[in-house]
Amino acid sequence: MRLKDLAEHLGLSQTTVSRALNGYPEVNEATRLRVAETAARLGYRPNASALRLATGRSGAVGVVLRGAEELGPHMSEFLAGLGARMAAEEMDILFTTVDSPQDELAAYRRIAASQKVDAVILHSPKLMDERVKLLMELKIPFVLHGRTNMTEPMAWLDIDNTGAMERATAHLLDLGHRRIALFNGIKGRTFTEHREIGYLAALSARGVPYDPALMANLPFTDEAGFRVAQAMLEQRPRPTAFLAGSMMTALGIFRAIRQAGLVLGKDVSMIAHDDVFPYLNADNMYPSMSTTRSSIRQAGTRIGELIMQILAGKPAEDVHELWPVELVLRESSGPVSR
Amino acid sequence: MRLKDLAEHLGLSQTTVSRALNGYPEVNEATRLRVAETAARLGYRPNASALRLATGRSGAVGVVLRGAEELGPHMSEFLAGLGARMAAEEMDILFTTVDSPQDELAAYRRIAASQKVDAVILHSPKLMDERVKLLMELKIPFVLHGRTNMTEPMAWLDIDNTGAMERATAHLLDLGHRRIALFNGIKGRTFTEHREIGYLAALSARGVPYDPALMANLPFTDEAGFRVAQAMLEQRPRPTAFLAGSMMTALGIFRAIRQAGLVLGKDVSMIAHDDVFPYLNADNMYPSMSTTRSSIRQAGTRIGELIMQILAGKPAEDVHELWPVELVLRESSGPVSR
DNA sequence: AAGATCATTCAAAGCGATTTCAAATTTCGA
DNA sequence: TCGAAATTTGAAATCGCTTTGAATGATCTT
Repeated sequence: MRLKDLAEHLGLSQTTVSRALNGYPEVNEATRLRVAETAARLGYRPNASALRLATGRSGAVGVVLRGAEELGPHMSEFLAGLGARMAAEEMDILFTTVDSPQDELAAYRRIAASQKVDAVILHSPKLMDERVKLLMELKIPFVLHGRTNMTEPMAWLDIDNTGAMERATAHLLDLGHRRIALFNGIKGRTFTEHREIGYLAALSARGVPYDPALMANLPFTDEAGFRVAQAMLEQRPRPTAFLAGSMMTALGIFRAIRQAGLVLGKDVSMIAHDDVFPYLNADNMYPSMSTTRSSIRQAGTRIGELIMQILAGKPAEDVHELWPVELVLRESSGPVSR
Repeated sequence: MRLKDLAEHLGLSQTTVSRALNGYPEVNEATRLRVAETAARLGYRPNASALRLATGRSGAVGVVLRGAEELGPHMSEFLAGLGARMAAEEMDILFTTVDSPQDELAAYRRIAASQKVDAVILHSPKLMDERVKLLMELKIPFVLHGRTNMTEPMAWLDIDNTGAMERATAHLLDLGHRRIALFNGIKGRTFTEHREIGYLAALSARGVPYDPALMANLPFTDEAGFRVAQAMLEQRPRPTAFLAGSMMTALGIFRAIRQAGLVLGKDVSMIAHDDVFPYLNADNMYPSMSTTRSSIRQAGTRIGELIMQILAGKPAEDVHELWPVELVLRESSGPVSR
C-alpha cells in the first residue's frame, strides 16, 4: 500500500493525500476526513525510507555502546526510560555496539555519513572526551548523559555525583566512622572524578586525613566488589564503612563482609549508589541498604525530551540539567562500632 | 558528500561509481581502485535512506519490548550478543518499547507497514502466540527466541528448559530432598511451561508426589523471590531445596533463607538458572551457587546469524536450534539435612 | 579489413514519499 | 454580474541511491 495506491483508491492526487495526512491547512476538511478514514481503514503507513529521503530527517536517535562493558543493567534501565519517551514521538532508537574505542569513533563517523540518525546520546563521558569533539566536528546534535570539563557549549543531563558522595561521606563521618572505603568507578570517567571530589571534600571538611589504600577504582560488578572488599577487610585497622559505586558492587562487598564473619549495619556500614533497578530493591535487602538514589530510567525519559528540544532548535547551551541525588538511610549504615 | 559529488570529482558517471563500490564485475579494475581510494579518502558513505529506498532493504532488525518488564538484565545481555553480530553485518538494531499487549501488536503493524526493518526477533513466546500469528500474516521474517506449540513452520532458537529442570530436580531428589520448591516464571510463557514439565517429570519418575504449595509463578526479581521464599519457609515441613528461575530470584530466596536463620548449602539447598551475567557471577557467590547455565548473550549472537540466514533465503522450517543446558554443581546444593 | 564479441561506461528510469508552482474552482465585494 | 481574492487540487521536481538498457570503443576472428 503506497501513497500512490491510496491516492488512486480515493480518486485524488498524491499531493492532496499527502497534505491531508500531514495536516497542511490548504485541504478541504471533508476531504481530509475522508482521506484519514480511508488511510486508517487500509492501514496505510508511509514507507519510512522514502519519507526520510524526502524530508531529510531520519526519525531515529542513535546510541553507540561499547558492547560488553556498557550494555549492563544501567543501560537497559536507561533505554527503558528513553524508549518510552521516543515511542511517544514515533522516533526509533537505533543502536550499535562496538568493540574498541577506535571502532567507536569510526561508528560515529559511519552513522554521521550515512545520516541514519537525527541525534545521538553519549554516555559516561570523560572530562575531556574525544567523542564529544568528533560529534561537534561532524555537526551531529547530541545530548550528554553526564558532563565533561570541556568549554564548548553542549547539552547535558547529569546527576549531582559530587554532592551525593559528599553527603554520604559526611553522614558516615558524623556517625563516627574514620576509615571509609570508596569503591568508585573506572578512572577517567567524569562521574568517577566527581564522586572522588565529593568524598575528599567531606573528609577534608572534617579534617580526616585521606588514605589512598581506602580508595579503589573498579567496574560495577558483583565480582570486582567482592574481590576488592575482601582485600580491604584484611587491612588492620579495617575500614568501618563502605561507599559502593553501584548496587552490583554493593552485593559483592556485602558478600565479602559476610564471609569475613562481620555483620552489615553493626560491625561495618555501607551506603551504595542506587540507580533504581526494579529487580533489585535496596529497601528489600537484608539488612536494607542505605543508598544515594537517582533513577536512571527517569534520566532516560528526560533525555528523550531534551533530544526533542534540541531537534526543535533549542540551543545546546540552554540545555543543562543537574539532578539532585537523594540520601536514603536504612539499616546498612549505623554508628561505628567500638 | 553525495554519490553525485563523488562521481563528478572522479569524472565518472554515478552508475560506474556505484558499481565500483558495490563490487559489480563489469567495471575496470583500475577504475574500481581509483574509486575505492577516493571514496575512502573523502569519507563517502551512501545515504542510508536513499539506499534503502532504492534496494527495498532496510538494513535493520527490529526488537519490540514491553517496556518495564522485558527490558531487564536478560534483555541487555541478549542485545549485547545480538549487537556484536549485527555490527559485523553493518545491520542496525531498531528497538521500540510499548506499554500494553495491544500496543505491541500495533507496533508490529506499524513496523511492517513502514518497512522499517527486514526482520524481527520475538522473545518469550507463549505456547500459542498471537504475535507469531500476526507476523506470519504480515509476512515479516522473524526468528523466535524460545518456542511455541504452534504447527506452522517458523525459525527458532531455544534452550532445553525441560531437560535442564528435570536434571536439576532429579539431582536434588538423589540428594534426598523431597520438598523441592519451584520458583518459576510467569504462567503462560513457553519456558515456564517447559520448566514445569521437567520438574514434574523428575518427581513422577521418582514417585515423589507433587505438592502445589511448592510451586510459584513470579517475575524474575529479587523482591518477588524474597517475598515468596519467606512465605514458603513458614510452611511445616519446610521446603528443603529451591529451584530458582533466575539469578535475581535466587538473590531474593537467599536473603529469605538468611533471614530465617538458615544456612544455604547446609540447611537448605538451591539450584538457580543462570543466564550468565558478567556482573553477577554464580561462582563468586557465598556460598557459590549451583546453577543450570546457558549464556543468553551467546544466544543473541547466534540469533543474529540465524536472522542473516533467513534473510538470505533459508526456509524457516530449517532453522531450529535447541541448546543444551549445563548443570553446574557448586556449594549451594547438598544432601538434605536431618 | 569488416563483422562479431567483449569490456566499459553512461543516461535515464525507477524506489515512495514531500514540496514547489501552477491551475481550477469558489467565494466575495462593489 | 464581473473581476479579484481565497480555497482547493494536481503535475512535476526533488531527495540520493540502484539498476536497466543502450552506447562506445577495443579486441578478436576470419
